Amino acid sequence: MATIKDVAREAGVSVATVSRVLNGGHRVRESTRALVRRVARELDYSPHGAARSLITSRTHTLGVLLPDLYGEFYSEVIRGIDQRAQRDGYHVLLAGERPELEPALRAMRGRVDGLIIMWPELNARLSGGPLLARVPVILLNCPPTNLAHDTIGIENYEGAYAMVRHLAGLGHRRIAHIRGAPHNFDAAERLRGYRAAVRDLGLDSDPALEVPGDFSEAAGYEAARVLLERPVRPTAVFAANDCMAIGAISAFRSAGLQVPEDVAVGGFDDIPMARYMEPALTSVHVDICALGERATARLLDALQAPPGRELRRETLPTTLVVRRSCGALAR
Amino acid sequence: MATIKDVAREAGVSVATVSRVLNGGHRVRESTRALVRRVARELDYSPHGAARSLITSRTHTLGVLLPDLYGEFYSEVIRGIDQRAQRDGYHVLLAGERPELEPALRAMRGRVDGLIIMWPELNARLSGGPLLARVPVILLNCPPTNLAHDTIGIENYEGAYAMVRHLAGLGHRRIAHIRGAPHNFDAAERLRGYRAAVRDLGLDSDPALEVPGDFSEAAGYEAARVLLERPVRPTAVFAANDCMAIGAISAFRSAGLQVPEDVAVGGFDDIPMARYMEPALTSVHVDICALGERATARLLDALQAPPGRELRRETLPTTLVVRRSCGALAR
DNA sequence: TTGGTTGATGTAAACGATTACATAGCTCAT
DNA sequence: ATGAGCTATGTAATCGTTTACATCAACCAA
Repeated sequence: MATIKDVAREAGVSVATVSRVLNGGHRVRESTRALVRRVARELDYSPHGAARSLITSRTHTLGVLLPDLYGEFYSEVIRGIDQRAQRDGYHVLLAGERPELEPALRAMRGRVDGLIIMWPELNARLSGGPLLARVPVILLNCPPTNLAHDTIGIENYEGAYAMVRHLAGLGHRRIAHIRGAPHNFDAAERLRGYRAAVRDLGLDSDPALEVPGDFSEAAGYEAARVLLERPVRPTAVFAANDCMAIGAISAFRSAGLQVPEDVAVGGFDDIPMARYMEPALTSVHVDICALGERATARLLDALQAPPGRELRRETLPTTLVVRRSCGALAR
Repeated sequence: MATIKDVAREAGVSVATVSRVLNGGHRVRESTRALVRRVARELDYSPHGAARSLITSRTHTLGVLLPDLYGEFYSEVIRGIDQRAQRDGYHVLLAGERPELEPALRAMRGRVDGLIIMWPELNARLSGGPLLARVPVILLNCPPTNLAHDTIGIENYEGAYAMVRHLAGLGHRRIAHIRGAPHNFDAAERLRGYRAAVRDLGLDSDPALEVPGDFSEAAGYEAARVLLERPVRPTAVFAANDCMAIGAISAFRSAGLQVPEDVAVGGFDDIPMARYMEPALTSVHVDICALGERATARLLDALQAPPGRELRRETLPTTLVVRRSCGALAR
């Protein structure tokens, strides 16, 4: 592997000149510049990343820490991140499904210029200690608590509210909610939106209508079974995400109920599968790829900016996507 | 950020001793070792990755180059790779959707110890030039041509053959095939399997039964329309992947045909969505996550091994998953 | 001529680790 | 007592860059 020294020797100049040509390019004679360029190409030289980032203390790499790599949600986030990072010539160092936050961060230390972290359980208690203080960090879908970091998320509250309002508009007064994972920020916000809509619209308000879940398909199935055993059944169900909605639908179906005729169902996230199901799933659409892009843009921004800038909170809009599962559309 | 020097000064020893304690740990007095460990923890020291890899010429990072980051296939591959890499303490540097191979490789040079490349168009002509010669490389789902690299893929031929045999077993004699993208190795292999089965089983062999496609849903839709206009319609369709099968089903449906009653449909890949569709899609299952894991295991292996080892070709088995869309199962 | 200015290039000191080698103290057989 | 052999530790070179500073030639105004 050719180094800068090889290029310098071959071109008969000093390493400083080579470096100047290949970088800024200030103050070099045109003929020298051409010579160095040619030699560099001939030797197929490319600078050693580690050496460069040692001296410049810039890695040109963004760390991405996700709770999980499974499912379409994460793949879309990553796609958005990669797209945006590429545009600015940054690399993406990916880590998913780490048992703990701290060791994962520690392992990335010194290898990245900034971090995008999605860690739903993130709260003040396990904020990553002093590790996070040293590089710019963007938090994705994390509670905007007192953490000293930029935050970006989606309009969970508004989306949930819109879904419940839509179901109410179809005549439903008894709408159940299958909750997301406990201690999860998105789940809490969606629940808040559900409750607010129930209150504002004067719908049946009954603690028995809120059943716990954890975002998994199995949990959706189980929750639906619980709802079926209630003395008075809900006429509509709003699941905190699409996976649980899918589980719930299959539970209803095996209990002999028709969706949407006997019970209407709505989900959240609008994963690609939602439109291919039978019945197609009414959901709250989130542009996940854009979420990743936006987070990356913000991080790149923070890398330029002076360190003492103010915190920014941002939420991306959500839109209701009406399909057959809620009963609004004819077959 | 504390460096090794800070730790050395604080502990009253030399940097060499600190390094020895934190790495091999050979030849250090127990009391010294404890002291250094304590100081390092107090200062929240962690070694600087760039500095380390400069001297050791090891980055402990694996580069992953994918043609695209869209869809469940890639997210599963990545998951498998990350899982395996994590086990050995390796990082994953991800790049997707690069316009060209060479610049992408060049950008990664010196940042990774090895590469996992999935580049379906890869052939001798654009083999990445001398760039690939310098680090161990594992090729994923690439044609095992004369390239001097390890290869890992899936049993496309066998899977396609099994699908056609299954459809033939259900009584179909006129089975169409919607082809994958041109110049794509997987597509070519699946086509080969289809043709072999048609020949071996003595089914209707007609060039008009093979329609082009490109793995996209839209292409599947279009291909189905083409098939519908043929004077003699096929009774079954085998699409080269699930996306196209989905597109084809929706084309059949809007033409008033029932699947599987009027036409049977089979796909390839068994993406998660396949089982949730209506009708659920018969497909050829591929353990994509395992593919990623296996590729990573092989790469890590190659990093240890002496450089002059022989090339290895490997294909992971595929299994037929029978669901409703082929007509074998009752409603 | 002289000295200042300018532009092109070279010299060498970082950056933060690893590691071959040197050194110094200690034990122990002779 | 002496030196060989060991262990624990320190010294310093090294990895491949960037960059502040030094140098040096050329030019020009006084």
